[in-house]
Amino acid sequence: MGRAPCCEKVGLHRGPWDSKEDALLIKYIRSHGEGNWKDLPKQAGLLRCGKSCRLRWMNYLRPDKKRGNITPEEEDLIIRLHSLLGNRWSLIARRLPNRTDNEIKNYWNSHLSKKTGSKVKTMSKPLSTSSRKNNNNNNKKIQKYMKKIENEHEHAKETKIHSPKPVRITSFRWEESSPDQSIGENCVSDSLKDSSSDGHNSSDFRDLNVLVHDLVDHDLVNRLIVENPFEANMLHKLYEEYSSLLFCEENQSPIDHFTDTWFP
DNA sequence: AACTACACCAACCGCGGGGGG
DNA sequence: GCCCCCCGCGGTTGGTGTAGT
Repeated sequence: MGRAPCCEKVGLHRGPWDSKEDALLIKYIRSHGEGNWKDLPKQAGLLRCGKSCRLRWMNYLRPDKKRGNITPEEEDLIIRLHSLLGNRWSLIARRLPNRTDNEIKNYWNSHLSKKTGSKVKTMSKPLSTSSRKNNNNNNKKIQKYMKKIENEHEHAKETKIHSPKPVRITSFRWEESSPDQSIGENCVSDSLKDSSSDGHNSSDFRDLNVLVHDLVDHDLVNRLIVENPFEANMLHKLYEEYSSLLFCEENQSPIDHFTDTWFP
C-alpha cells in the first residue's frame, strides 16, 4: 500500500496553470502572504491542492523570481557548488539569488550533466505502440533502437551518484572537547566506518572520508584534527573553496572558520 | 510534408524532517 | 515518547517546441 495522497484529488485541477488561476493565487498571497498552503486553495477559491499552489508560487509566480537564461557566472557557480554539495539543489539555489531549486535542477539535468560528464540515470521512455509498429518495417530503426537500449542498459549500470566527493583522510581525531561526536560520525563515509571504528575512542587517529560540507554544516571544522599535513592542507583548500562559495554574501571570512587545529 | 528523436521545463509524486498536540 | 500534519526537497513524468531525417 502506498502512502495516502497529499490531498483529496477528486474535483481538483491538475496540469498546467491558466492565467485566471495565477491571478487568483497572486491576489491571495499579496493580501495574506505565503504559508498555510493547505487552506490556501479553499480561501483563494482555487481548485488545486496546496502543494500545487506552493510549487506554482515558488517556482513561477514569485515576484523576485529571476527568469531567463542562466548567465555564465551562474553556470560556473552551479558547477562548483554541485561538485561540493552534490544534488542538494535547495542548498545550491540559496547561493544563486532569485533562482529556484527546480530551475537549477532542470538546468543541470539538461545542460550541465552532459558538459561536466556526470553520470545521470535517465531511462528514456519506451517507444509508443505506433512507433513500434512503424519500426517493424524498418531494420535501420530497429538496429538503432536496440543499440539505444543497450546503451541505456550500460548507462543504468553506472547509475547516478551526484554525491559530493569526500576527502580521504588516513588519520584524524576529534578534539577532546567535541560536544557531540555522533554528529561527527555522520560526516564519515559508511564504507570506512566499520573498518576504522573498532576499539578506538574519540582521541585516536582514524581513517575516514570527510564530507567538507557536513563539517561546515555541523560546525565541526574546528574540532577535527588531521595528522597528515598534506591531507590537512588538501582539506583546508577544499574548505576554503566551499566557504568562499557559501559565506561570500554574508561578509564572513572563510578563514575565520578555520583554525590551526587541523595542523596538530 | 510527415514523421521521429531530442531538448527543455513546468508540474507531479512520494519521502522525510520538524513541530505541535 | 508517540502520533499526526504540514512543509520542503529531490526524483521523475509528461507536454510542447524544435531539429533532424
